[in-house]
Amino acid sequence: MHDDDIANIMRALGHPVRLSILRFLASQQQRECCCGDVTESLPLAQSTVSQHIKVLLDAGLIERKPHGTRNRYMIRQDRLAELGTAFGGLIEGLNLRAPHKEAEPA
Amino acid sequence: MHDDDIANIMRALGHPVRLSILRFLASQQQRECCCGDVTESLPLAQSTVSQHIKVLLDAGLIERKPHGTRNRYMIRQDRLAELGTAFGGLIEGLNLRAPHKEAEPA
DNA sequence: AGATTTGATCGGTGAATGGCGATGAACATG
DNA sequence: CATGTTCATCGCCATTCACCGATCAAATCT
Repeated sequence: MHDDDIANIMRALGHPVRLSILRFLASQQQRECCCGDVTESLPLAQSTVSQHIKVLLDAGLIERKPHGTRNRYMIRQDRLAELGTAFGGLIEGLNLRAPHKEAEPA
Repeated sequence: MHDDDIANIMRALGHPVRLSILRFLASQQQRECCCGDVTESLPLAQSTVSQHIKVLLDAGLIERKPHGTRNRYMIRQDRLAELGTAFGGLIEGLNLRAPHKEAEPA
């Protein structure tokens, strides 16, 4: 993953409402979970929620599955794992690069 | 760490320039590393870089240490570790709450 | 003291973001 | 076909962001 991608995803995660949406989806994942459900769980207008959902979609963090007149959303676990790896790599890379001592015991 | 804090840090990380700055600091950590150095490593004006640095400062990701007429910056490893933990928890929490083994109710 | 260097901050500008209500497409159902 | 649902999208507006040049305070060096 490139820095731009990481930054993109981070920005998508950089809003409390979007975190709430993800958490809500996670808690409901087994069931149907449409935009209306998410909207009900938040003090925001439907259009606003839809907009946030779009951001998460564009970041590839969730997935849309049309289902009749409503859309079912679910978290993309694969991407989440990918992100976890990338983020771990980022943190790792930000660690002290040149150990001024012996490396920590493995 | 609450969602607001996480979102805050995510937003700070949600810009490629800020990632670059962090990486640069990481690569230079043992040496002196002032705003000018960072600016030289980027195609941006000094004021812009200073702004980005401020964002990272406010997010608690870096630390400023005045040193003569210049300021030395360094990554806050403690906060980085903290963030790693919080992020891991976030990903964990976003995982399927119910095991997808087989005990999956309809 | 005067000159120089560093870098944070100010003011301004254009783009992006976050919020809303309204509209309209797509689908189900009477 | 008509009606009702769902929800993505479209203005619209206020706020924030990203960038810049200019300025100014503080520390350092003649």
